[in-house]
Amino acid sequence: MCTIAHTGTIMRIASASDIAAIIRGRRQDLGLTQGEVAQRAGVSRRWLVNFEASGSTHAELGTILRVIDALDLAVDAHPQSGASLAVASAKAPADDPGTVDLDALLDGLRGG
Amino acid sequence: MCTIAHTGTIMRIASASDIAAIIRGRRQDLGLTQGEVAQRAGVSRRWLVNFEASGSTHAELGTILRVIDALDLAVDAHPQSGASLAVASAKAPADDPGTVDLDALLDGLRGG
DNA sequence: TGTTGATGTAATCGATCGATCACAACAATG
DNA sequence: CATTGTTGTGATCGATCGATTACATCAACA
Repeated sequence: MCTIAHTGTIMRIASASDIAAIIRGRRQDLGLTQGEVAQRAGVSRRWLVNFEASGSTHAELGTILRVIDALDLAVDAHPQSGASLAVASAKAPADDPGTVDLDALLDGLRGG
Repeated sequence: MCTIAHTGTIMRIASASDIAAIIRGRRQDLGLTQGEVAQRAGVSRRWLVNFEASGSTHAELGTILRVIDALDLAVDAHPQSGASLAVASAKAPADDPGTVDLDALLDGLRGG
């Protein structure tokens, strides 16, 4: 299968700012204006301007989902540590040292 | 390659309900209680109970992100339709033949 | 210079969030 | 039956959301 690999650009979402950057980058790649995307997504241009700029963590899920959809983006979730994800290998895991401990912690809680 | 397929647990996020299901499933896979996860994520158990049950689209991004993180989940975004709307023609206006009819494409996708 | 287009900004307003505390339902266990 | 643990619920409260409308800035262009 590996259909996912064909898309090419895969971006890790770890914070609101990440989503903001992804949205803005994607919009620009598509050559769309903020007004265009806002209308497509059914959100106010004001919101898009704000979110692209600051990526507020208080933004509502539904609003973001609509924009994601309007930009023809797909979002996937998967276990972070236990798996060696080749797709995300573009970025070195060294960026997230803390996640390793968390995994061990969770595992310990589970098995005892 | 398709190393990603080995995880077996890649879930597409297309709606708030999807996230709710992912969170609940992941939590149970980890053998954690709602209280455990809530405390880890720094959210109220009340919120987790509600969100797992209904997956409200009004949930705030930051809250969800904290839970996602507490559950050791990774989230990735990538272009959905495989359209090669490419960075190559990004600079060119809509007049450029190199650009895909994203407008029509998106409209079709959204409008149904 | 004047026009067009994209982007960023302000003030306000109804609606909803998420936190908190206590309790009820339910299962499992002794 | 009594206890323990997990989950779901109610009511309330401060804080924030997102929409709206109009204007300012900046760049491109004839």
